[in-house]
Amino acid sequence: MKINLNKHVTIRPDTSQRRLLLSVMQEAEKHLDAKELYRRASEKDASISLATVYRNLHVFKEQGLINERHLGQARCFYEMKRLGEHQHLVCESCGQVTEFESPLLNKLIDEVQRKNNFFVTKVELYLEGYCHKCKEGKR
Amino acid sequence: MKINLNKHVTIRPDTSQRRLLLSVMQEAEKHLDAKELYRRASEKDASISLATVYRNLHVFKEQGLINERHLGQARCFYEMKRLGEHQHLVCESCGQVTEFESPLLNKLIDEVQRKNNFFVTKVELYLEGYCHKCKEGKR
DNA sequence: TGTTTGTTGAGATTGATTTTCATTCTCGTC
DNA sequence: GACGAGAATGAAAATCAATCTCAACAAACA
Repeated sequence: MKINLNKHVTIRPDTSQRRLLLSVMQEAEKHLDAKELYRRASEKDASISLATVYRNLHVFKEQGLINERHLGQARCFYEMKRLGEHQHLVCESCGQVTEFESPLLNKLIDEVQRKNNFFVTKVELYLEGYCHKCKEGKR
Repeated sequence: MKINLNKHVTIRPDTSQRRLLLSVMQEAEKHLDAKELYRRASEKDASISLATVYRNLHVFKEQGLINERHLGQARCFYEMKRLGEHQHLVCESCGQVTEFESPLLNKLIDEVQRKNNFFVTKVELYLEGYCHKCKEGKR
């Protein structure tokens, strides 16, 4: 038995915990941290262990199913890989996270790859500042 | 007594630990993490404490003397602020860290600020992949 | 000099993540 | 359907970076 994801990816061995974790990740409207993933998975299978969550996050990451992001905090956030790559904009004040994308980023990466003779496999652009609401409060 | 840095910045209160930590940071050829800073500072003052290192990293950061970076790891790295802002390119295979800068990044940030009505105060672009040496070994 | 305020070292604490270990499960082969 | 090797699991302990507590001490300033 295999689990199919996007008609392309299979996870092996297939275990009920993996299936559960992936389905929680897929239902999630945004990135989760390990603890939140654990909390949501526990609702459906109370016996799942936090260690299993961490172990499988590594597995999924290695398989390229999910992205790991560092959003300012020490802890990591995870999200299913989607078609359009996106980056994050985090408000220092209210913590709101906005996603954005820009074709300029690809141009930039092309340039960097050429200039440095480097092959880029992972991109993380993290912008922090003040969202339009919090901008008003300030200065 | 004040400590002068770049003829502009002063740290107050001025303590021997702060002076030591800043001088280690300035002598460092590249970013350090808290532990490495602690190790180097300990060589000159064996009694300095790790808590002091962390406390002062926060102080220096608040004063705008240093930058805090997340280089793929959970832990943070710190470096003195320099004139040209730069970003990092990290080789997955050998761990080598290369700095780069690109005017495209500023263009991108302008665009993001405009489109999202956001005020950006901190930029961190992190690229991971394979350097020219390790690229050969692979595929 | 005396007082107030901020800083320090040492060690305990936190919170996230990883590892260990005994047990259980998956899955290709019989 | 049973078998067995190797992989995955839960629970608890261990690790690791970072933070906090607190008594002792140093800096700033009157």
